[in-house]
Amino acid sequence: MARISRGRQKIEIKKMTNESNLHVTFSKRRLGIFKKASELCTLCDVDVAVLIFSPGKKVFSFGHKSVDSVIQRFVNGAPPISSGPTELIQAYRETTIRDLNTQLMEITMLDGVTVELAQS
Amino acid sequence: MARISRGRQKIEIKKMTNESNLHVTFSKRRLGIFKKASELCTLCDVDVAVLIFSPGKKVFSFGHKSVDSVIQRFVNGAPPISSGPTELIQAYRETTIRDLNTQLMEITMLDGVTVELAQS
DNA sequence: AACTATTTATAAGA
DNA sequence: TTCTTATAAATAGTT
Repeated sequence: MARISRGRQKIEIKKMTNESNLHVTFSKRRLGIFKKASELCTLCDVDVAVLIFSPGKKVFSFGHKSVDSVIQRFVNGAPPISSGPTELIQAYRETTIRDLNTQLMEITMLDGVTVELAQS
Repeated sequence: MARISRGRQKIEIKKMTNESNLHVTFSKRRLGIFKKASELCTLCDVDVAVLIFSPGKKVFSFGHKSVDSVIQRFVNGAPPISSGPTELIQAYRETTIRDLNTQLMEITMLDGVTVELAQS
């Protein structure tokens, strides 16, 4: 019988114009990246944070241990020179992932932002 | 003639014990994730930040536009409740990716931290 | 959401 | 570490 599917086709890496396809691709690839990040965390015992802002400005994040702690270390590794580094880093440290989750959840309730947090 | 290679073999997703293999895998997969992130950015016109802390505590980051601006939006989307949110966010906003790059570069000089920043 | 053909990523090996 | 090869995994197009 005839081919059931042409299967995966090569695509050019440039902005997709078809909105419908774009959304499907976004969902699939977002999941793919989170999976890869998760695997890297486990295989190599490292911390990884992935932050993705979707076309609809929704936040999707994946974080090993916590997105917050990874961001903290990024900030700690590069303290701002001019804008009160100690205060900023200290204040930021006080924001735990639990707080972030709670706050993000609240925001979700308020204006339709969707959040995904994964621990691996 | 005999098989030249057994090719890719399936592996279990758990911490790798062979340090040498771990480093090779880390390098390959880090690049893979950055590529995927880059493609997602382009295909779907979204902002993505990937922060990876290697076993040696080196920071590798990929950021579309700038890691900083993405982190900013993450922070903005979830303002700390208790620790002076306005000040924190304002201070953080003032830290541009250029500053971060400069500072990270300085740190690199100081203690051997390696940084990779990619713009897509 | 599930399927399948194909492309892409990558574990081993050189 | 860089290249190759065989195979596993991801995913574009379809249903």
